[in-house]
Amino acid sequence: MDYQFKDIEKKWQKFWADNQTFKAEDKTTKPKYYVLDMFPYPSGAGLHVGHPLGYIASDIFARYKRLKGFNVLHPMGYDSFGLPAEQYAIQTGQHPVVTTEDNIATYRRQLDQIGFSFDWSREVRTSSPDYYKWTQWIFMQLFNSWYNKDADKAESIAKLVKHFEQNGSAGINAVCDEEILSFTADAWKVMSNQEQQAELLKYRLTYLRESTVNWCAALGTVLANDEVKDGFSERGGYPVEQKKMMQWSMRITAYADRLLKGLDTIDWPEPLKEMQRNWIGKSVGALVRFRISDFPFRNLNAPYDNEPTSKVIEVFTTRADTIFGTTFLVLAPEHELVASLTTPEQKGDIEAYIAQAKKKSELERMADAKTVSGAFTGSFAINPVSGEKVQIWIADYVLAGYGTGAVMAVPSGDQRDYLFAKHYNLPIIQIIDIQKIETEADPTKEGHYVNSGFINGLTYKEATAAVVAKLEEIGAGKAKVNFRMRDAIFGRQRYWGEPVPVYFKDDLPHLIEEKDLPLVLPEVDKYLPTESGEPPLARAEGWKYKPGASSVAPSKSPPGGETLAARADSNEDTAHLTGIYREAADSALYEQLKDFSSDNRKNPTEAEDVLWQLLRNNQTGHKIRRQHAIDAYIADFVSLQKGLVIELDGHHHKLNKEADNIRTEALNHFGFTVIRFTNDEVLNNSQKVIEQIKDKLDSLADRDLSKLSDTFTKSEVQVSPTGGDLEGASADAAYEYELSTMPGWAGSSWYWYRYMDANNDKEFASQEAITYWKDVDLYIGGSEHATGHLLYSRFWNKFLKDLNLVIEEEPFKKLINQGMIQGRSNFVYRLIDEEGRSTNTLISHGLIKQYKTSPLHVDVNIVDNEVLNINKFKEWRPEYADAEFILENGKYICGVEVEKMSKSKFNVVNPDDLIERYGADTLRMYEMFLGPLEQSKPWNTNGIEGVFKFLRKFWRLFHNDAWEFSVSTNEPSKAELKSLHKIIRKVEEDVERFSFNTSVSSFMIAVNELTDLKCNNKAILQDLVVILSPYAPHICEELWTLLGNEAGTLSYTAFPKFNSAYLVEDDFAYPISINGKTKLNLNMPLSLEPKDIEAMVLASADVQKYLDNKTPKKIIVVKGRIVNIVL
RNA sequence: GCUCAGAUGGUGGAACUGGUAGACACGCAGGACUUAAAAUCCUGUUCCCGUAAACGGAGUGCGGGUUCGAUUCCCGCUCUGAGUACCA
Repeated sequence: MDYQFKDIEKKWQKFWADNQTFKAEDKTTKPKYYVLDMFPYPSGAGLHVGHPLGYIASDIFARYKRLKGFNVLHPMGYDSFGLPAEQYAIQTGQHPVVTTEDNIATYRRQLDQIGFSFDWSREVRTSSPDYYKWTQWIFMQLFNSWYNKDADKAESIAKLVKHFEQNGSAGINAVCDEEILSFTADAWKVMSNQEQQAELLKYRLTYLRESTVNWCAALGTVLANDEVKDGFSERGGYPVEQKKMMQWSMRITAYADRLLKGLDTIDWPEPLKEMQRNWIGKSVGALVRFRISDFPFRNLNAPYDNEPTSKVIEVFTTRADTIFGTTFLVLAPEHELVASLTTPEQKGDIEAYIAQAKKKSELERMADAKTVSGAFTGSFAINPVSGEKVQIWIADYVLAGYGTGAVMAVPSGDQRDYLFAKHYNLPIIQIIDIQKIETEADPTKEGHYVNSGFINGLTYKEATAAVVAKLEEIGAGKAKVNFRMRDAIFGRQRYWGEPVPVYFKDDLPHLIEEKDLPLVLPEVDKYLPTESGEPPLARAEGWKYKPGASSVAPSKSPPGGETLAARADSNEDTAHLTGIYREAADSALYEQLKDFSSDNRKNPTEAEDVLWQLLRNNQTGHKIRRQHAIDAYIADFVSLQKGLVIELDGHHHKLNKEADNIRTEALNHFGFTVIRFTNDEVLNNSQKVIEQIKDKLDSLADRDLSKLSDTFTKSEVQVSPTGGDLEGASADAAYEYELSTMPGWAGSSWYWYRYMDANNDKEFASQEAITYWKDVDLYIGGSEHATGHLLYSRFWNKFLKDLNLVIEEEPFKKLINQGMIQGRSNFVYRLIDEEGRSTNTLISHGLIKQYKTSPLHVDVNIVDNEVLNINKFKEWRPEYADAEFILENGKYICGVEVEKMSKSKFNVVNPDDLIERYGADTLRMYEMFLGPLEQSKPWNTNGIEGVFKFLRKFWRLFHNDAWEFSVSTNEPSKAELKSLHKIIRKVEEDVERFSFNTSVSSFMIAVNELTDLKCNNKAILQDLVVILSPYAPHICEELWTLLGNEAGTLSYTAFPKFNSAYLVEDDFAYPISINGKTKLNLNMPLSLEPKDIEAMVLASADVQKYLDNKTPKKIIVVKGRIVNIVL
């Protein structure tokens, strides 16, 4: 029978699925090999011909490794949370679960028909609760960890607390927020729990804090830096603005150095490593402190540490050696000291400049990079080493977000400073003897210093060390390493993502209990933000956290996040609590608190109800209100006159307890005394509780409201003025969850571990599985993930390693970027008439110079080798039905251009169509044949016939002229063995270096040779089947069974062993070249030594012809390679 | 601007450590089979000169260099693609 690819491919795909042929073993003595493809997002558009490229390569490699005796893990799954399904949900109302399910089904069907050897028993989906349970779990580990710089690893937060308890903050070298407190052990112990928690949040590896984020209003969410391109969202191209919001962040900066160093240990493409290096952006330099010179009563000899921070400007520089060349300082317009530095005379200038800078969008600022602009503040600073007085300017070329937001300008060495100095007539001082600064800055590090005080005459290295030493000596600075990389924002105001396993109590985040994982994504009525701008999860009804099934929540607290816009507390004493205490006096919050209060009143707990019956109607002699809002808190019961808050607590786990303490501290701050009772105390002995309350009330003096800050009084009056007097029914109260969801990269930052043990419901993966599989040996995917997925994955991996949960420091040992497959568009050219109107006449590409035409995209599927199929073209679009053509040589030739593959350009080639016409084996081989895997190239279907012909020719080796299966069992001939072993060696070499295109060529050569030899030898052909099977598995499985082998054994048979003996030649046709130009070939035995070869060459009459009677000056003989005669 | 990658026939590409440049495939041209087309098979196909062949010359983006010999190594430049950008 002729080669019937359709039947064969269907048959074997079914066989593999039914028999789970590619299931990786868990317990085996075989060495492991882990081949992974980058996690796909199942998009609705399905695969185009570019997508499977990497999958085919990895599949060939996986199949090859199985033949080489490895236990291969080759899994596939879906990164199935993401924006497209959610956008579709917003537009159509269809639940993202449904959309995702449909898309995955399409994806799976397309993958299956290409014949991949995935182990589908390990399929994972990030959007499945079984999976994201562990994503949430890892988040919890991050929350409970801090980074110890001395140990250079993450450690448990409990260890940090212990240290604080024993030694205070001394001796802690952590990666943390800038502003941390310094305290003794005793000071720590007397801190309120709230203060302690606030402090700890500055250390946690995932933390909540107000950050400047990329806010995309059109998408209604924040975006990660790598999701923003030139001020627009990467997906959709919507404008992105900078906005301050309360956000979850990941302290990836803790790992900056390890992420950088690790790059040297892994086998990744250099450009990709380079991208990560740039992204991390390490620069080694120094922090230098300049005193502001107009500070009254200033003692310039006083230690820097005694200066108030408002009177010192810190700059970061990578060239501390150039400090004597500093002729002015420049601050970013947003710098916090700008206002206080501006003198009255300069106020107008500065304000105008700031206003103008603010107006400029990110884009304009970038486009405008060449214009020099700035403004003088009127103030001066003192150079700490030279004592020189220099002007302080602001300019938008200094970025607020990098370093300290201020620079020491050295115009002789820095081109931007140079231009600025020229423009504003500021001095330029030469500081190195060989510096040439007539027309531009000279950043040289060669030569010796001049005009530079104590470093005069030194070299770069000496000077840098001397300056840093001096700075440290006088306290004016220190060596410092700066990173460009920022902590990664970890929240999205979106529905279709992992819920963050956090609830809020008294405005502080708390982890839910581990036993409550997974925190399942709730149902919502719409996938849009609420009217008040909260994320979609705020729409989920009754979605509240109830810690512990038996315990009862004492009160409801308002949610955190951006609705409680943090404002700095103006009160000096409490400045360190900024960010924890929130002012509650604004009207938006007032409405919310009022709602919550009345909610709580209507749904009291049993204990609350009992106590209320004893407190109401002045039974204690005092008026008690219940569920009354104070600041951002809602007190269970309160006497406003006495300033007493009575709180009821359930049985809580530790975290609740801590939060309660923080709440107490906050209420104390606002002038309230707090007493607490547990629900049990109230229920078991309410009389005793009442007596204690009475005693407390009697002991307290009336509150003096005049002493309280205006803000508070106002808010107290404003919030819930009649609170507490209403009666209500009962129901259980609970806490608000975090309402943002995790970003797209959360689920993909650890997924390769899940594949190791995909169905484990006890752990994210068992230690046993992790110990065996360790890491990914080969990872194939696109370079678009360079600064996103691949950086975050390395970060989480290192974190998991620090916790001893995994073994390897780096997750992906070897990585290959497959090139992009570009589209190849075809064009027809429409004639434009005299009046400039389009006509219905089309000009062939070769003739367009003679006419005025306009190009139109035409569907590449109706063009064959640039020749337009005119009939199909007429049918393609009704408006072309009666088109006329001006042809060349009777053909209409189309124009060609390489563009992105997209529907709008009519250049999309669908793998389904090609499989229908040629089969999966042909598609697999053709995609490899196209060129080197890493190289980007336009898709062109033209060559696919050649590959199909090759497979048919291969099939024919096993069949006689009547297409009947027929092989002989004779001894193979020498020539046949030579062909076979050539291909064995070639494929081994090629696969090991991922050069799949060249091995496809070699297969063609081998089959051509064996066809010429009329080879139908079973031994030869059976080995050939094994060698080819990674590339074209279906046809090989079929032939394998026809040769009499058991079905399904091909995938695990042994790769044929190469024997060099079959390739040994007796003779070699030496190329004889004269002066390096090959002139002829001369057949000589390989056993000949160079001397004999030389003699034979000179004796040859053919060679003599070329010598022209001259005596060769020299003869070079390379045995087995070449002879070169120099005349 | 900076960083990285790349440039070989009409096209995709091959040449692994400096050793016969253009393998393999597409396309094209010619031929066989056929009433014809498709399919299949055979031959040729880097360019230039030469009517064909033998033969001769040039040739791996451009200009130099090292070498007996360079697509490969070195220096300078041009162009293309990707990433990144007032990063101090």
